[in-house]
Amino acid sequence: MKKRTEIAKILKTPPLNAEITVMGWVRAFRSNRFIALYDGSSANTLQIVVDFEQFDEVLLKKISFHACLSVTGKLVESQGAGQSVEILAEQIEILGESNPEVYALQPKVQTMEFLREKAHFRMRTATFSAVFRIRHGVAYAVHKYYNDRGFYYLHSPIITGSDAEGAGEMFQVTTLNLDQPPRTEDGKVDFSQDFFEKATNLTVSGQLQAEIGALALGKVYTFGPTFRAENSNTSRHLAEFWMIEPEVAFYDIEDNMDLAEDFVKYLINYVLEHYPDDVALLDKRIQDLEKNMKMEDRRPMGLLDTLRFVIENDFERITYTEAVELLRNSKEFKKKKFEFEPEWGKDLQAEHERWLVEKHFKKPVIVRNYPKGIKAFYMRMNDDEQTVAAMDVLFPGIGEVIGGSQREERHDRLLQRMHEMGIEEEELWWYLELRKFGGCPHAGFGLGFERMVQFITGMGNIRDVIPFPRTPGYAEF
RNA sequence: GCCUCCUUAGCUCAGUCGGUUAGAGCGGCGGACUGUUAAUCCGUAGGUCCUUGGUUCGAGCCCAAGAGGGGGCGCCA
Repeated sequence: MKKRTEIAKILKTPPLNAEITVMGWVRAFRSNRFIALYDGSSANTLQIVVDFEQFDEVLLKKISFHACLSVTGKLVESQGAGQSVEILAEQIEILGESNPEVYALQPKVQTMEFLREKAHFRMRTATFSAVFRIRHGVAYAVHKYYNDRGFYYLHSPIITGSDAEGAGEMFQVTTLNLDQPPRTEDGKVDFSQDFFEKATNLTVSGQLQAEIGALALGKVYTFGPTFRAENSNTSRHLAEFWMIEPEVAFYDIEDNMDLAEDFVKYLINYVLEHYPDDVALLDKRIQDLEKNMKMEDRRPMGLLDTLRFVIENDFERITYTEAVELLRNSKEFKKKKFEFEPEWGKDLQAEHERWLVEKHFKKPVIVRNYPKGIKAFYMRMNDDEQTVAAMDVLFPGIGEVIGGSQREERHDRLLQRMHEMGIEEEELWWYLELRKFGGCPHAGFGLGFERMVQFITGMGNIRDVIPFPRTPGYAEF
């Protein structure tokens, strides 16, 4: 294959007057003379200038939307206003035709819903290519952040033998014949004949295994796919999503909050620093979209301003009890604007979280010390015996981005909570033994990777920040 | 799982009170155009009005069921 130069490289340090080859897909062919070529390396296209008298008419006809080309020519300073450099085409080869009469995409604005059904083509569009470049950037930044701070990347299992991880409905994993599964004497499915000789599921969280790592390596994080068989139909939920779960020995809930805030700000900052063109493109996309919207439906700030604002300001930190008081003293509550009454002991509703984040504080909020009754068994009991050392990081637009806690390290207290919540000891014998032998205070949290990407890209639906979304009733591609 | 809205040309949508031949913009196609930037200009084709059943002299429009999609809620990340 001929050596090609990537567009990102050309734009960064233009090899002026050199003869180079570029390969990519056609975004536009204007005025019978100008091709906007895109190759994935950059949010920007490279302009190819064609003298149509030098090329065969049949070849020129094939330069259609999203056709794949190889172009060789001299790189020169552009005479036009929209770009700094351009290639004067000397050779054009059609690597892949794209018949516009039958091709699914069109050179025009198309809806996210439509493009979602064309997931095999949507990455070629300006918006989705920007989203997926940024998605990569965030993933890389996750590893860089933890590596630079002495954390170890721990691979938690995808197939799990315990169904007590407590984070939601699970997908079953089996090699048994579902038409005629073997039965035990009392008529139940006999999982002892299954591949693992027991019932297994896809993981809903790597946290419990991460705790094993933390109590040996000190600072670890997991970053892997997570599966929840919840019938959740929202723009913030996926059945298959990626989660980052740091777990740290000798951390309490305060340290945990500090880590969460610093981590999230780092990710945003990394993207702003390394993907400014993509962020600018997405920022402009939202502005264009909102031009036709009523003022009250528009975002209070543009994407870029929102991201900068989050980095530059401290997150608000309040307790659950304070949150409930604020909500009950709000004029919205007094005017009965809330559908649900904010009441101590009940979980905060989405409308309550939105009020705190978007109306009251107007910035990310960390709520901590929730009532024990609404949180998981492993969260550490506070001295008041009523609340646990849990924390949620709430973001504008998407709500909960992070959920975490200081873990209950006291064996007797953990056992007691497990009994209260009906969790079998045998199921988590190893988790209990961690508390018996060399246990210590520790804490961690889970960050929803797609929710983070959603926030950074400003995409409205989580299905548009993962290449191939899995949701109830949908597993295409 | 619950609530709600939507489904008309390739895409985005309009379609009045139930009435003759269902419209627009964009996209496509044909042509023009050698400095365009969502290019522009002229011309042109393109319809299972989501499906099934019903009401009616007559249904894109009314009713019922189903399918697909969006938004909201719950569950959470």
